[in-house]
Amino acid sequence: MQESYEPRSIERDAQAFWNRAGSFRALEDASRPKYYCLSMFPYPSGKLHMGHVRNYTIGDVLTRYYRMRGRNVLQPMGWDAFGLPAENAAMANSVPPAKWTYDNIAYMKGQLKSLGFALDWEREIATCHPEYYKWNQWLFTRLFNKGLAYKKTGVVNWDPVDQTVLANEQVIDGRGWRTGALVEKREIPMYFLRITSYSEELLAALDAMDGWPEQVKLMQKNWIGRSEGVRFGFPYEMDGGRQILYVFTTRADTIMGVTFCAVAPEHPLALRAAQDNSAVATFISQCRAGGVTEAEIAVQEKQGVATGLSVTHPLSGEQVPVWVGNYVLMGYGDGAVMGVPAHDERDYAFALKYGLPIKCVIRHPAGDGVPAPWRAEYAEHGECIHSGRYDGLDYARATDAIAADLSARGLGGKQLQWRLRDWGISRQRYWGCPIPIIHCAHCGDVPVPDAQLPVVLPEDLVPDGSGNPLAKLASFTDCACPKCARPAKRETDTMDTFVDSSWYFARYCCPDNHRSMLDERAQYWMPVDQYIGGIEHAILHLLYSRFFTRALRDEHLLPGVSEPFANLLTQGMVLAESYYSDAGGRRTWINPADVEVARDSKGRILAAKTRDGMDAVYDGIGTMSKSKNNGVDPQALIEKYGADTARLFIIFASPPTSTLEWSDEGVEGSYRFLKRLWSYCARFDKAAPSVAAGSQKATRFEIHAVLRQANYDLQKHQFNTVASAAMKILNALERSSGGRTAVTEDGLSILLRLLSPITPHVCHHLWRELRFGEDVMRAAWPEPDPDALEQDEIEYVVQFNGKTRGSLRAARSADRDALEALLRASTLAQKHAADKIVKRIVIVPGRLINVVL
RNA sequence: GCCGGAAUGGUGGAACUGGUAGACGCGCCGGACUCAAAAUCCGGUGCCAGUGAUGGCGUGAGGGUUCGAGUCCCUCUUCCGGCACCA
Repeated sequence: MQESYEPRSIERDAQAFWNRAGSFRALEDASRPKYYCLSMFPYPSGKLHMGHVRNYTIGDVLTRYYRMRGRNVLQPMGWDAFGLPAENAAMANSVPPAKWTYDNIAYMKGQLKSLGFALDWEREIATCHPEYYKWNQWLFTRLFNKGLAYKKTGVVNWDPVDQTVLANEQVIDGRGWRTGALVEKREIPMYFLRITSYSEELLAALDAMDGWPEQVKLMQKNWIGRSEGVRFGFPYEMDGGRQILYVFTTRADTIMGVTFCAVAPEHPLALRAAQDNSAVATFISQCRAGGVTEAEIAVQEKQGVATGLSVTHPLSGEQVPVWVGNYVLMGYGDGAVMGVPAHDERDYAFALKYGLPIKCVIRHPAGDGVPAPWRAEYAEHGECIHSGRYDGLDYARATDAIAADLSARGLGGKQLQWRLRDWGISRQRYWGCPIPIIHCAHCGDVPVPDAQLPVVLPEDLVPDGSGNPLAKLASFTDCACPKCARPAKRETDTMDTFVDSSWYFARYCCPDNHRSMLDERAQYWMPVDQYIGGIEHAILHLLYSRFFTRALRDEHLLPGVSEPFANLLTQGMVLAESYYSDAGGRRTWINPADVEVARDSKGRILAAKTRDGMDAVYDGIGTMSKSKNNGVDPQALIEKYGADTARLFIIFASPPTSTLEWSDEGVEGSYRFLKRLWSYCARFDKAAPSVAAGSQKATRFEIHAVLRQANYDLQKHQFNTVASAAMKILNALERSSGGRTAVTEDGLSILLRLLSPITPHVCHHLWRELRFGEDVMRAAWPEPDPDALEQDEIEYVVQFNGKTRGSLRAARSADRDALEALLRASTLAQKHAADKIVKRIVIVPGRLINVVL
């Protein structure tokens, strides 16, 4: 065989072999256990970045491993092809988003192929193809007819200069990214999907999802946010009628401590108060400034204004002033809260700021009063005090009694409350799936009939930043009402791209079916056995997909399937430093590769400059993203070292679930290993068979022990130590002076199979070259031989008072008495315990002896 | 702010259910080969003291449980992810 390792040619040859053999085509086969392995599909942003390489290598390792374990494997790939970056690129380069997207797909597909991933390309999909998004539209009309899709108003970021809606990402420090104008909140009509009708099920099912990380399930649980509490009303008179201000609380036991109520700025009562009170009107309009994200609202200073109105406490009958508070969210509960400053930190701060009374009604661990400053104990449960007939009751009994009394007055009672909100899917953007609705002046919102689907998105438009170009395109908007045939207008909003990605995993099963969304092949493959993707999708994408799978189930498209992903592996983010420059009044992000950095002795960044000497601002370390221009392109790595080295290096760098701060220092080590493997095999190929020498038993033990550990690590998905294991086996083989023996032959065959999922090209080649077989992919996965793992002697760690002082070899069969006798006779005992009293000897069988003095 | 994570040598990371901390790499130091360099190979490498055998210290910080803690418990710090229109 050839003397030197030449990745370029062997990778080309291996890929050609797989192509010819159709190695990665997946066919339904009821006789074999299936393994549907899916990595989250990429957004075609231009080039792959290291996060992609990591994600797809992890998936590829798993599929190649399970294929060798006898599973019928499906691993497809496609493109999350709609989205904002295409519109931004279109504006920057005057190219239609469609062209930009298709060009990117072509380039990135080439990159994926060059990495040798075992993908079934015949199932490729792109969400921007009408054949795909037709089914988004079709399903939407089903949900619309069922009432699971509906229209209401939602709040968006509004750029008053460009007269357009901005994504949260496009709002920087409260200003529009292009215009610099202060962003306002604005309410507009939009379509929502009723995910909340599945709240209970989405929450309850989490408990049985053993294949998901606890961490992700916990995040989803908190996100869905089921809380048991009391919803009740404060009656008031307004405009000559009796009205009720409803609030929800999980602390009904503190109801006698209410000293004010606060409503959201958008609350009807706030709007009514504003009519007569200019201070309220001014405050409400101030609240319109700023972004819409919960994070922004949560960190802003708590502010409020008195409405001058008051409501009646439902139990005490006292008058309670109503305030408008910028921290009250209209989207949660009734958009109003009761204010109990003594036992809620936020209310406490609010009351101190505005001089509202504070009334302590709970005996908490820190006493009967709530002197400033705020202490966490004030919010703890305790028995009621200063609460009239509820005095002395604990949390549960007070809540029951109060709920009962409210109920008797017809003013409320216990209620379940959810944090989860319905999913607003309307986007005022061009590059997305058109929402299939026709607005008719006579018939209202009419869903597009099946025969007219898909509503095709024209692909030749170029957005200019001033709103959706579809809205200006008469050939798109003008249509006939499907019901009454009179002239009507087509909806121009498009769908949130999360809709596209909420069911793509099912479409991979039958991408060629143009007659229905899903068919019986989805029954065969679904659910996905292993889903792999970034931890950043822990909530939204994964929750929406769980919701959609249930919606599909209930449309009889996926009978019996409720959960889309049986097992979930959340890979850690690949992080990189990011730098920007604000030169010229506009923020431009500079690729880290183009920045030169000065650091202090601890590695902290002192100054950064671009290659052409411009000052750059360090913006911390964070996820690789198109918008921050800090993606590291793997192409240079692949070209210099080959795909196998790139794959090995990213796998070896850290366990899949850890975040990884990108650095390609050390990539040489992976390349060196593959070269070393190659040259070992070349020597092995030439060596004459010989008989095993004496040391061979130890080599065999070592190799099989490493294999045992590697197989265990594979189950844990800890692939970095599997790569280590391969290195250890090669080290053992090289150390073994036995040449070509049964032991080294066995060891090498284990090594090539163990490594083949990670570096498939080189292993494919060596497997054939050394005549182990035709195709390593079809070889059986190696298992350790129990005989090889037998040991006659065990090394015991010896500790005195928990400090390790040495070790002791003992027969495998030695019992406690024998070990103690050995220990007493040892020099270790004489040295460390000579004239001391032994209080106790702790023996961990097979491992350790600890002498307590 | 709220929810979820993470922190181990100069560096990426390893350590089975609480049992020899630093596997396997990178870097660095020394050596071999070479006219020389690259590549390759061999040896060393947590920190401090000591010529040395050895001893002390050591897993973000501070407490605790235990014969024994990187691992379990409490408090804190810093960093990362998410927060519903980035994907």
